[in-house]
Amino acid sequence: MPPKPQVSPLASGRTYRGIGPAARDADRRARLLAAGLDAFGTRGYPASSIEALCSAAGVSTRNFYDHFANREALLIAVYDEIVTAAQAELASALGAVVAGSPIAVWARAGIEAFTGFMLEDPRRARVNFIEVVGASQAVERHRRAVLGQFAALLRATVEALIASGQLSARSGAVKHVQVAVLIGGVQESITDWVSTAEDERMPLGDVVDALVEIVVLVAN
Amino acid sequence: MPPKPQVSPLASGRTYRGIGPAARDADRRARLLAAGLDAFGTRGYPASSIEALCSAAGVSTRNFYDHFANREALLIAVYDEIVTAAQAELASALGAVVAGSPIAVWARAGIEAFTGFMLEDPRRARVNFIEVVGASQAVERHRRAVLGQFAALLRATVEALIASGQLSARSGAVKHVQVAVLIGGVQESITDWVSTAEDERMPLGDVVDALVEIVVLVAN
DNA sequence: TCATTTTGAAAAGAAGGCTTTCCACTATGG
DNA sequence: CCATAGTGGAAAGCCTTCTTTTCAAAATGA
Repeated sequence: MPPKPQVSPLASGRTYRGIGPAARDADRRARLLAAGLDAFGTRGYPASSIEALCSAAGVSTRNFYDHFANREALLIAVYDEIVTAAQAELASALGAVVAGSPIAVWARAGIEAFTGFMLEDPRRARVNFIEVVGASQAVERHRRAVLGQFAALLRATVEALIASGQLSARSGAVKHVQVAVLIGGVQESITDWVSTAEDERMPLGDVVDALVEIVVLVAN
Repeated sequence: MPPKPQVSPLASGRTYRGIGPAARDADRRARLLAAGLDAFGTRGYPASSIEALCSAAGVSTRNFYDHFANREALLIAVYDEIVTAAQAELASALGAVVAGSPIAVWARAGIEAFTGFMLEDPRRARVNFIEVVGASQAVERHRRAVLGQFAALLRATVEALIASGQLSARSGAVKHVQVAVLIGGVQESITDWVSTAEDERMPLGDVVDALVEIVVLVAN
């Protein structure tokens, strides 16, 4: 049997619209990611069909499958993009804190950076805290793995703060649960905030202040 | 035009298999709820078709629509059943605490009752904390409403404890966030626990102890 | 025994999503 | 200007699911 009668895409790297084939492909991928963030973050994952995603991205359905195996893979990619950026923001904010600062400074830096990033574009919060949860078995497994990694990172920070005397030493179990409560507490606070009608929300600054106060109480 | 040519079900209350029509109907509903808890709590909501639910329940698809408008309605009913029972367990446990007890006693009673109920049957935890999240716009709205009610109930308890001097008074924003952190923290701790392989889990008692310790720290 | 109610199962039609294939059009290099 | 690579859009085939309807068999009351 003859090989594929059609030409395989990107076979010969020809420039189109002034950009090379790799850049064109990256462009389409980026547009799909943007459309995914928008659709998942506003209409929700179950209500976002591949067709709608593609037409929003200005990409043909054929090209969709060049980048993602299915809708689930796009959701995971969007999620990973948000998580990676959030962790970078967080690391940058924590890196700017001078060593030996009291716990309140660390807590405020981290919480402000994280909540700020998530709510700067509320679609991020919705995808991260709502749409990705239980979307499918594979997505849920991925989410738990990411969360476990994130928790390990926070535990390392907690260890460092204990070592520098800014945080009271606790048993392993308490440290583990402390981090889970921090993650879950921030998550629920943000979800509550975005799910509340705008005219009934308390100022975001008050939420951050309260979270910091709670962290400080637990730290002592 | 003539009325329905078919006989409407339950038109004449005739006994079948020894039980009356109302009991038969209640039976089917209960079996559907049980099958829903099982399917949603093990395979997950997106992977549970109505057909699979009905055959697991030993109920025909025709009867499914006598009780629920669609799959979403069954999920909400299963969720409500869990939430109602959990709140009853919680109220009962808190009601058994003698007035004026220190905060640690209140916290332990509530947290033990709630986590115990959810993990006594892990399918409850999965439905409550994973499957119901973002399942659809209507389900998510319902979930947030239920959570808002639950938070209000907890805030009332907090107020009572402040009034009796067991809990330090805080600003309104802090109280609000305290409750959100309690809800989110317990939720994430339970979700973490059920998502962890059995041989890697810490003893549940340690998690409860740590949660109580954290609540006490925040209370002072 | 017999007419009737109730049942589970299955069929059938409608709808929608997934994935591949096709196609007319545009941009490109020569 | 032309052959061709590459494009977005349309559509077709396939599948699954939802929801309604039908039907034969079982159970009931008289």
